[in-house]
Amino acid sequence: MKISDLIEQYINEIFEGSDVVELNRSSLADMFNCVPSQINYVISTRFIPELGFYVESRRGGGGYIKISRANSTKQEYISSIIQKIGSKLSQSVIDIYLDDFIRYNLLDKNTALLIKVALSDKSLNKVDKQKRDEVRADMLKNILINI
Amino acid sequence: MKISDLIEQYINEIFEGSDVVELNRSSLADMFNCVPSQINYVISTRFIPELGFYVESRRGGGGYIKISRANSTKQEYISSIIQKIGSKLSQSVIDIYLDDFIRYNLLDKNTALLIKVALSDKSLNKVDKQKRDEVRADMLKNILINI
DNA sequence: TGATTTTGACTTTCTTTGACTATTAATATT
DNA sequence: AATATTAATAGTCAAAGAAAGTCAAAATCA
Repeated sequence: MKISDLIEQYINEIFEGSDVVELNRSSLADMFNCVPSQINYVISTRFIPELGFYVESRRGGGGYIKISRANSTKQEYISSIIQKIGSKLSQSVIDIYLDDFIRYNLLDKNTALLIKVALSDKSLNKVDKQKRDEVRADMLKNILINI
Repeated sequence: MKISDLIEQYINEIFEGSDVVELNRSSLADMFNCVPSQINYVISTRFIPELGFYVESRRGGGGYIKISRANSTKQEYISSIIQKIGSKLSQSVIDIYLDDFIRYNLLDKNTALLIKVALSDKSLNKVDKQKRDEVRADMLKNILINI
């Protein structure tokens, strides 16, 4: 098995326990007896946004590479909601969804409030009234996909 | 965790109680087993004016470093941005703003991403193209007001 | 042969350290 | 009382150290 696959496998094993993995690039490279840049290669080819991964890093002393992934149960829940959302969403229905999201820990309160504000009539003032609910539906779906 | 982070954390803990922190540089350095100038490093990289901190100091016997946080500054920063935002905002200009917000710790990356998605052309698909930039401006202002 | 993987030299960013400088307060001297 | 000296602080700046990023050449695989 090639080394990139082994590294990928190793990272995925750490993911078993949580949705965040923090790596030290050079130790990992040592561990697999490869050059550090191979870690970048693995990350950039396997832990990509399209697969629900998000990567942050920092250089310098105490540097790190942090990979987060969209939790899979969350992922399922999100897709089910996206299915349910039709082509229109009123402000009040959105509020109900948002409360649910908070209850299920999909969002924290601040984020929920932010979405509420973003999708409010006030924000959508310039949009024709008849179209607002459609825009809201599109926006919420898009947001959910990217959470 | 690296030493600068520990020092930052310690100072932030003192801030829990009040809006002013008075430090003795060398004792702090002793406490964290580092050279005194590291305290300056921490202050100059983390307790910066952009984030609403104001630093005073005095040398000589009984010298000190005093950090105050201006609660209003973040708010002032937000208001100044709201002023600056005109009636239209393109997707690309929004990206610049969001980067600034992340840099100034006004938003974390996920929240910024969420806003980006919410205000994207994809979300605003049903809105007339000519109107999208206006809607974006309204939305961002509303979001900022409610942060 | 074309795509993927491996390697490594070079770059960039952030942190730590320490030598040297500047300022202030306290104390001693005139 | 005014002035000089000493001690106690803090500030500055650049070098060294500790990561991670980039990019393209070389190697390997299908």
